Amino acid sequence: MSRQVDHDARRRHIAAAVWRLAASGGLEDATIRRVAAEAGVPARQLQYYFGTREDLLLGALELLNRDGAAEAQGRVAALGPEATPRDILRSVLLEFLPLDESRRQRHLVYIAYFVRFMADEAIRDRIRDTPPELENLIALLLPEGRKDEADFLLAGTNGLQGQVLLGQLSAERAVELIDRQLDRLFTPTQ
Amino acid sequence: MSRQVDHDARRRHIAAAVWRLAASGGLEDATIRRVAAEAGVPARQLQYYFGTREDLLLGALELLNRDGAAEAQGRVAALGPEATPRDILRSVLLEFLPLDESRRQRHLVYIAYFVRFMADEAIRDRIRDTPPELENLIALLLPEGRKDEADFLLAGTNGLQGQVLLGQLSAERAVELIDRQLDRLFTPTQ
DNA sequence: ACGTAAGTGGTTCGACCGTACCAGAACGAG
DNA sequence: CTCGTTCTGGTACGGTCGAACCACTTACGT
Repeated sequence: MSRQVDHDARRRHIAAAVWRLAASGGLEDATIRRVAAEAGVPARQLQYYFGTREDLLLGALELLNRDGAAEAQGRVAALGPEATPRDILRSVLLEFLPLDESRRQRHLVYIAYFVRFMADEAIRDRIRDTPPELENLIALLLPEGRKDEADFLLAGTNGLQGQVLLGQLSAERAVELIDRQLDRLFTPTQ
Repeated sequence: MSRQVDHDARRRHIAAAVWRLAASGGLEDATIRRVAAEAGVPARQLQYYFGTREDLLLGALELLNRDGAAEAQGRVAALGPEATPRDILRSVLLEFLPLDESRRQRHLVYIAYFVRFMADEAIRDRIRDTPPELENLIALLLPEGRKDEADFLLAGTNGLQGQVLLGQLSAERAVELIDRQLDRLFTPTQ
């Protein structure tokens, strides 16, 4: 019934253009015409594959989430079966730092969406989706499951993300700070 | 030479309209016409007092920074002369949490500017200005001046800010988490 | 073979954008 | 008083926006 075009690939190609524009100039730069030019396709195609501009922005965010989750799971899985809880936890936390261009761009795009859709319930839920389960996972990985430390550890990582993006902090220093916290938390209490 | 109009008050009145719009819908909602309507003044007045839209956004950010610094200093000063280092540190950290509508709006506006002006050197420096000295202040207030803990404490507070804004975390819980960290850091090490 | 649905490209429309422009009103200086 | 500066309000212009529209091609089901 369908032509031989790969719809998912097409949508992803367009979404990637949205990401680039949103990361460099905010959501307001992601107009239909500009996205089309960035992707190198006629503007009409965005209408066909996404509908309105609102749908386009939502769809691009959806794909970004999916990509991010897959990338993160891949990196954690790459640790191998004999990884310690500390190794896994470290890997999970580092996922929030802009350690490569992919993660850097993803975090910038999230920030671009942040304010715009704070009022929009649908999007707020979509952004909020992950963390609650994430905090529990972190607490599980910590010795003695200290919930307070787990929550603050996640918050600290998120804060480091912002500082690295702003150039206030080097990525190396952020990783070092996380490692120092892990040192402390995985050291048997007195 | 000048009329009896208070230019600063006028600029502040307009800037406040920019903040409200930027906080609720992002920078793209802060168009000249919309800001004028929100402030209840003719659009022409924004041109007169700020110039171009770019100047308007920059000016509004400038005023926001000034207000924020004054508010923060006031709250710290209100602690009185017999405040302990821990009291002062707690007050400084809490300044970053959206504990009232004023701080909540200010943080939202910062986020709205974040991506848009990441590429713009002038603005990036203006946002980046405060923290370096702030980290040193925090380290000074900590017993034994532990730089790593000071940096992570600030990062954690920034992270909590984002989570509270997103509704992932209650303000009370955020304050509690900070207090737990302060408990730990102000407890003599074994 | 042919019809039908999927997909494409280009254009058009009304709305809003930022900013320049133009009188004229209000007030202090001479 | 009156001249000139400061300040105000309204409007006009060129441009871009999102979205609707229409003519067209393509390839599959039958």
